Formats: sequence, structure tokens, C-alpha cells
Amino acid sequence: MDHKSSITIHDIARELNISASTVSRALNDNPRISKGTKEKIKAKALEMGYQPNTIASNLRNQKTNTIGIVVPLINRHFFSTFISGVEDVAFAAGYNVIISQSNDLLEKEKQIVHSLFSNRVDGLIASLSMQTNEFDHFQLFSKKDIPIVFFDRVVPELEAHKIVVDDFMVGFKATEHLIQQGYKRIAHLAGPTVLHTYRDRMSGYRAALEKNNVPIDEDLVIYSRLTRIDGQDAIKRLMALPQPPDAVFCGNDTSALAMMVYLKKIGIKIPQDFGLIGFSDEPFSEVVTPSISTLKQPSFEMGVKAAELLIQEIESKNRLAEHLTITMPTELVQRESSSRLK
Amino acid sequence: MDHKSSITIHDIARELNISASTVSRALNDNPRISKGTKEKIKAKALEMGYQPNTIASNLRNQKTNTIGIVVPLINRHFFSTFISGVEDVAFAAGYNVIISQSNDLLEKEKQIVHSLFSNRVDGLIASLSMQTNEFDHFQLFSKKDIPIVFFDRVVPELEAHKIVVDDFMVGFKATEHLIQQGYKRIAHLAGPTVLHTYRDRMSGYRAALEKNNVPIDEDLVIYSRLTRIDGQDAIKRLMALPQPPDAVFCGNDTSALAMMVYLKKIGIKIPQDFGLIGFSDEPFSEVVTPSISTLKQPSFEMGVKAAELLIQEIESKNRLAEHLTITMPTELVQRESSSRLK
DNA sequence: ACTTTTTGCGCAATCGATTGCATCTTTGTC
DNA sequence: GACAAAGATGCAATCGATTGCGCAAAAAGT
Repeated sequence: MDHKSSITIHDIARELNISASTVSRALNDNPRISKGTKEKIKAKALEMGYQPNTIASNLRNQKTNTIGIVVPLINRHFFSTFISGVEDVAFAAGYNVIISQSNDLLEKEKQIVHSLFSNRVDGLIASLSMQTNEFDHFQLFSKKDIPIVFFDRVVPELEAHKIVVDDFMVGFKATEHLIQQGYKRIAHLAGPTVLHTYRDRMSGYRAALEKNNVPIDEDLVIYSRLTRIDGQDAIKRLMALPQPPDAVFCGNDTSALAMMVYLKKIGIKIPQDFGLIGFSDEPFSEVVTPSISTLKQPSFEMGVKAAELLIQEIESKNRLAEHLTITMPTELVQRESSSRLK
Repeated sequence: MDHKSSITIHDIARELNISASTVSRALNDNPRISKGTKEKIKAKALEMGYQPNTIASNLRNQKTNTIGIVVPLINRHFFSTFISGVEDVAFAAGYNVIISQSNDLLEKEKQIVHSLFSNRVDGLIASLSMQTNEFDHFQLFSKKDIPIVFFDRVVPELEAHKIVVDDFMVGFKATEHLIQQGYKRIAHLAGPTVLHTYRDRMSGYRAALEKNNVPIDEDLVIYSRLTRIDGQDAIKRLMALPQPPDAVFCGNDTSALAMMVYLKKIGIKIPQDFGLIGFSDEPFSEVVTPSISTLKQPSFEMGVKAAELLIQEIESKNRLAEHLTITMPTELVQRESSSRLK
């Protein structure tokens, strides 16, 4: 009772005294098999508890019905929500999803991408690691014409489909909102500018200032990795300036929260004395006190879109000639931390 | 330029005028191949950009190096953190992770489990859906001796390994903590009692009350699904009682937060007039005001343990006769919402 | 010089499902 | 009744990597 070799179509065939081909065709509802035989076979399959071996089928069909996902870290609200969206669509379309996290390490990302390739995923959805500055590993896929969809962290160099938000507008809207609320000296905590995302947001920030005739002060722009510590360090530095800012547009909500905690501690009133706005609408942003204004990106929908696009590409015989870039809308969520005007 | 059939070991063999067997053995560092030949082959493989076809290998080896995960929803802090832990260990051990979400639907869970089986995952890690009250679909695995590790939502009926927290102690510690802080009428917002988890926590709650000679009042126990709405409804009901409680142990942090928001709104002071403690230490619990006391479960470590146990089972020739139940420690995180004593 | 052992490698089957082509039946038509 | 056209099913190759067994050549032993 240990040699539980699964039952195969051959076992069914033997029982019924027919050929395995017929069983295979019957199970796949091939019109060449008569109705009667089909029923007999299906009944037998059920009776014997037959479970198809997807591996064998995959090998023969050169298709795995599997999508690979690469993200820096699964355990982050944006990514897990995105993945949730992908999984929903993928499941409905009959695809499995293999997930790997790069931990923001280029080396691990490379390994993962190779592994996913060897596993012959039908398509790939990826957000680059923080370290990623070369892209050869993705060529594996493009060379074999396996579709890729990048999202979030993307680079223009990549010839592939992309799902992004309009980062320029993010920076612009956030900054202009602060201006409209009457803040005068608006700082910006930026992310690593190797990433386009952050460069664009910064451009938006500058553009909003310029448009509203607010002089740009380079002291008010700080570059970091947007962690909690970074936020704390940044706000300390900013408040230590001869002319400290009275508002900050933070590259994410995490750093905005860190700033808020510090400002509260040193007795600065938010939003009366100081305005804060973040990005991405983390779950905590709504429930902290004061609640944090932010720009919400449609994480789940981005995952849905990514999966839809990828699957469409996988299943269409003639691939899109152009590489699509889908820009998803962001939404300003005004909360207490930036609501100085009534 | 469209028939980009991958290069196989046969292609390498042809180029080198040797047999495919030799190539296979060389690539796998089989001692039967001479050093010189190995080097020649590996060099050629690299030159030709050979990428092994894992599918083919899997089929032949009857092993996929893949672990299946089933969770209700990826996009939930506990689950995504758990998965992150699994992925870490799995990757290091050379396993891929296929993730599916049941959306708390029994039907979807069944489909997923079948699909993962057909994909011949080497092992399964699962948390049951809220609806799950039958377990035949898991028999597929046990019958073929494929190891399963359940976590979080488990049921005693299942003959499989389990990773859990000591829910009784959770309830007990939370309740006793409130008692020690001087609260007198302690309510409990419980989850669906079909799940053992919640039954055990309730037992802990009752035990703590009994031990401290606090009479148990059934009006103070409310059953729900622990959503935000549930929390809000529950606290309204509780506060409308002739003798409302002065503290609540909530089945999770989400409902605790909902309660807090309501209590603040109606002007009740936390923790002076009312104590709150939740469960699971959501990211927001630390940063809301007042911060929410809670019991922290080691999500990531649970994932690590689950993966380690599963992989060990997969790779050991003789399986453990016994089914292990690993109980992970929880930690009381005392924060403002329950800190009445200085 | 002859046998035994070791070393290095190839043949062919295997994993389980799929499918082009061939074969055999049945039905239909004149 | 003869022959074509469907209709139903089987044969055998295929997907790509792995491996037990066998064979030949080289090395070691007597």
C-alpha cells in the first residue's frame, strides 16, 4: 500500500479494453469519439478517481497554463493586493500563478527569472528589484517570444508591456494640493532616483511648484529609500533647517507616518502648522490620527489589468506589435493631515 | 524567426557528437562522466544558451519541486507575511511556490486543491476557507501520501501536520490582562465558532474570567465574522445593554479598531473608561491613536516552520508516523488601548 | 600474456498525455 | 450490390530529461 502510482489514461483504457488515445480524446471532448464511448469513459474515470497529470500534458502541449510573478516582497500591501488581482483573473482563465520574491536583490531576481523560465511559465509579470540595473535575464523571455508585463517599478529600456500610474501627475497633484491648502514651503521626500517612478514624481513636484510660482529650494528635497527610519531622519533634518518647511509630500505613506509621529512628538500641530501627504494609501493611513492624505493607486485593478493583458497576449496567435503602456488613474484622497482649509 | 524551439540536451549532444544521456549526466554532475567531457558539455551548454526544461524533468522524476499554498486571501497581512516566510524557505531549498486564494469559498477551495494536485505539487500548505466543513478534497493528497501542513484555520478531524497558535492561551492572556488592568465587565467579540480557533479563544476567555472570579455574562459575548462592520455593530449593541461592558477582547484587530473608532466618536475615553485588546497585531494597530493592545502571532515564522516541516516530510523517505502539531508562541503586546494602570 | 576491475559512454525505455495518420465499420447513394 | 463518404477507434511517435543495463576500452592485477 505504498506504491500509490496514480491512475493514468492507460489504466482506464485497459479496464475498458480500448486505447489510451480514445480515452484522452473522450476526456477532452473530442468530437471524433462517439457519445456512448465518451460517457462510458468519463464514468470509468470518475469511478477510478482519475486525476489528469498536468505535467505530462504540459510537456506534450508546450504550455503550462502558468503565470510567473516576481515582486520584491510579497508581504507588502501594494504587492499582495496586486497579486490578489492577478490571481483572480488567472484562476478564472485557468492559469496557475507561481510567485517569487526578489527581496529587492538583483541576484535573487535573476535566479527567479531563470527558474520561472525553466518551469516554462507561459508569461511573466514582474516588478523590478531596487537593485536591478541590468535586464539580460528578461531577454530569455523576450527571445522566445514569451510575453512579459512589467508593473510599478519599470524602466523605459524594457521592450515589454507596462502597467504604471502616472507618476508625474502623482507628484503634481500632491504638491498642488498642498499649495492649495495654503502651505508655503513644501518639501519632498523622494525615492531612489534610479527608478523612473521617483524621478517622475519629483518632476511633478517641481512642475507644481513652478506653475504656482513657488521657488524651488533644493534643501527641501531629500533622497532616501522611504523607510520609516528614512522618514524620521528626513523630517529631523528638514526641521533643523534655518527655514524649515511647513509641508512635505512623501514618496510613500510609510515615511509620511514616520514624519507624523515625530512631528506630533515635538508638538507640531498637523495640519494646522504642518501639512503631510503620502502615496499609495496604505491601510493604516486611513485610521491613524490624524489620518494621512495620500494618493491611492488601484493595486487590485492593476493586477487585474496586468493579468488580462498578459493572458490576452499568451493566447493570441499574433502578438501585439507595439508594447502597450497602460497608465492607471490615481486618486487624491484628502484626509486630515493636509486639510488646513475647512 | 518564429519557431524558437528551445535547445535541448539532444541539440547539445548532436553538436558534440555524443549521446543525450551523457549530456544529461554531465549536467547533473554524475560521477560516471569524465571531468573533461563534463567541462566540454557544460561549456557548450552555456554557449548555446541551454535552459533545462523543468517540465520534462519533473515528469520523468515524478517530482516537481513545487509547493502549493492555499489561503483564503493573499492580500491580508497575516497571510502574505506567512507566505513570505514559506517562499523564503522554499526558494532556499529549491522549491517553487504556487499560490491560490480560496476567497473563503468552499467550491473554489476544492477546485484549487484539485488543480494543485493535478499539477503534482510535492506538498501542500493550506489554511481552510471559512466555509469549509468537508475535507474530502484533501484526501487526494493523503491517499497518495503527499504531505500536507495546515495552519491557522485547522480542524482536529484532519490527519495532517498543523501549525497553530495556542488559541486558548490567547483568549486567556488577553482576558486576564484586561482584568489585571482593572476592568470589571469584559466582553468578547468572538469569531464563527465552527472554527476551533475561535472556540478555543473563547474557552480561554471564560477560563480567565472564572479563575479571577468574574461572573460570566452571556450578553457580553457576541458572535460575528469579525469584520469592521461586525465590530461596529457589536460595540453598539454592547453599549446599549443595561449594564454595558468596560472592556472588550476582540477576535482580531480589525474589529477592535472599529470599536475604538465608535467609542471615540461617542466620547468614551480609552483606556481610562474602556479597555480594548485585539488579536494578530496588524500593522495599523501600532500606529493608530490610541495604539491597540493585541496578541502578536509570529506570521513569518509560522510560514518558515510550515515550509521547513513540509519540505522535511517531502524529502524524507519514511514519513513521520505521527502528525505533528506545532504550537507557536503568541506574545502580548501591551499598548495604549488597554493600559489603564501606570 | 591473460584475466579482472574500473572507467566512460551509448541504447532504449520511461514518465503520461496528445495527435497525425492509418485502419476498420457503418451508412448512404446510385 | 458496389463503392464512396463518414464515423469511430487504434498505432506509434512526440514532448525533453533521466536511468538501468550493456558494451567496449583502458587500467590494474597476477
